[in-house]
Amino acid sequence: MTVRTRFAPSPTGFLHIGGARTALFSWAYARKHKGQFILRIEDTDVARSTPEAVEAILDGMSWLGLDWDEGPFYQMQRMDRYKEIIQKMLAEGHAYLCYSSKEELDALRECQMQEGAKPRYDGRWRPEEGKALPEVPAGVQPVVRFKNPKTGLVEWSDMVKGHIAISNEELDDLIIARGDGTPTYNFCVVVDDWEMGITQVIRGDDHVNNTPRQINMLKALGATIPQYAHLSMILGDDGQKLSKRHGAVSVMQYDEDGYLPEAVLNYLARLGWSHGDDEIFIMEQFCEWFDLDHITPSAAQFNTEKLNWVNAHYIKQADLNVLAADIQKRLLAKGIKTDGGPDLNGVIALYRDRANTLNDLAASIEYFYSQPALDAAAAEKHLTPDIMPIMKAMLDELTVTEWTVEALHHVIEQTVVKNELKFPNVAMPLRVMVTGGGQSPSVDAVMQLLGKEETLKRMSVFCA
RNA sequence: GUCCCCAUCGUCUAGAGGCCUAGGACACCUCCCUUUCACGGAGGCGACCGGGGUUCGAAUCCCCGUGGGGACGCCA
Repeated sequence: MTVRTRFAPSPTGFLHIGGARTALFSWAYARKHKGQFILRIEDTDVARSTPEAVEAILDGMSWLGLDWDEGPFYQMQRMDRYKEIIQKMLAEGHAYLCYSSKEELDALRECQMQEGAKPRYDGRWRPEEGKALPEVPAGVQPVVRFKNPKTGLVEWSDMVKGHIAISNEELDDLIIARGDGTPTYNFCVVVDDWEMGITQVIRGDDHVNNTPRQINMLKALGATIPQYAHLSMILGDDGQKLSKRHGAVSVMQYDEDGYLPEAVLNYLARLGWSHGDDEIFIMEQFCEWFDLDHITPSAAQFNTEKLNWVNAHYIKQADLNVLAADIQKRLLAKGIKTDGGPDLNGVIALYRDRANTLNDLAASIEYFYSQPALDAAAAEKHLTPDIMPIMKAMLDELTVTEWTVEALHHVIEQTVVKNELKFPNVAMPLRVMVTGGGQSPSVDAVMQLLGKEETLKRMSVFCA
């Protein structure tokens, strides 16, 4: 049987890191098994779903490069089908109408909580042999409830967590259609996973408790039960649960912060999944290696420092032209034009090894395209009165020097020798004059890229 | 409260009874490289939650405890 997996987000917000990993694993599983990956938008919560959120999720998916074979399907567009099946379940006695009001149910829940019992529907409208149902109240739109088996065990072998068994006595009769007739999540999922032929349901850990109910409904419908794989959650950098209020950010934020999608993907892949000691792998390799057997059942804490390391790795590997286009865009956003300035590819080639993020990289080369700010501490330390005459002499020399790294290096070296100094005694003041600070790659390489005119101009300011 | 799940270095993890004096990666520390800062290279620090079993032998299997998380919606 061909593998068919799905990613089924609800459009109530952006695609965050947890959702992205779920999508990645579902996608990879389908790719690995040469199956299909389906995107389904679960938008049955009309009050909270927005078209902007759908957009945001689609943007996130495409930034990561997670492509789908079918969809996106929208559950709101499948209403007629759900209602049809609800009618069928009603007719077959798998579901029934319930006229209990929300207030009534709230009171019931509260009462049960106080008694220390698990809050659940007590089945007051559940038709039973020889049982008298309450009188139907006037003007109440009934909900439809699924008639869950009262006894027995629901069990499945979770592909991540292993064997799980839950007693039907723990389950109540859940609502499958609201008072206004719209179906609810647990029901739509069941119908869709069934009719879309999903073979492996790979989803978040928070759905474990829904699984036995869904299996029961699947059984009532005579559907085949898919395999389930429940992924544990991702905790924030501080070990706390991620929520809209705390730490959960859109994957697009990582783009903005200067992370490469391949780095985010690689990092996410290693969060909860492993392949021996391997840390770095491109997606093609990941799809080949990926399997559900090596997923950890326990929660994982997000670690930005490791993401930085992975990102730095991909910055070192990236195609120079692609990198340059990205950096150009980032600098332009800060009002800095690179056109007509020093060779951007050359500058990036010299600086890429020292950056964790694209934003770091962009910031580190700003001074090639705009006037650097002077680091006062560095200036005080290196631009000492006794070195200034020497620097001035070197400036004169540089005016007639061929502008190659080798020639520049030679001039610095000669200055060092002539004055009986050490290399840093000359290189550091020079570095401060040219870059404004005390840290940069080899100063001769920097000068070469910066260009003769601009270099001499910057030195002159100090050697006047 | 009830049910479900989880538990190896600070973090991500390897580990399917002997290969484990527990391996790798990030971070941290030291040294080397060096034109400063990085990069890179070489070392180092650092963990099987506790208690009982099972077994010749347990990080690995079982039980209990403890700790963490999740779920208990006319949300998904």
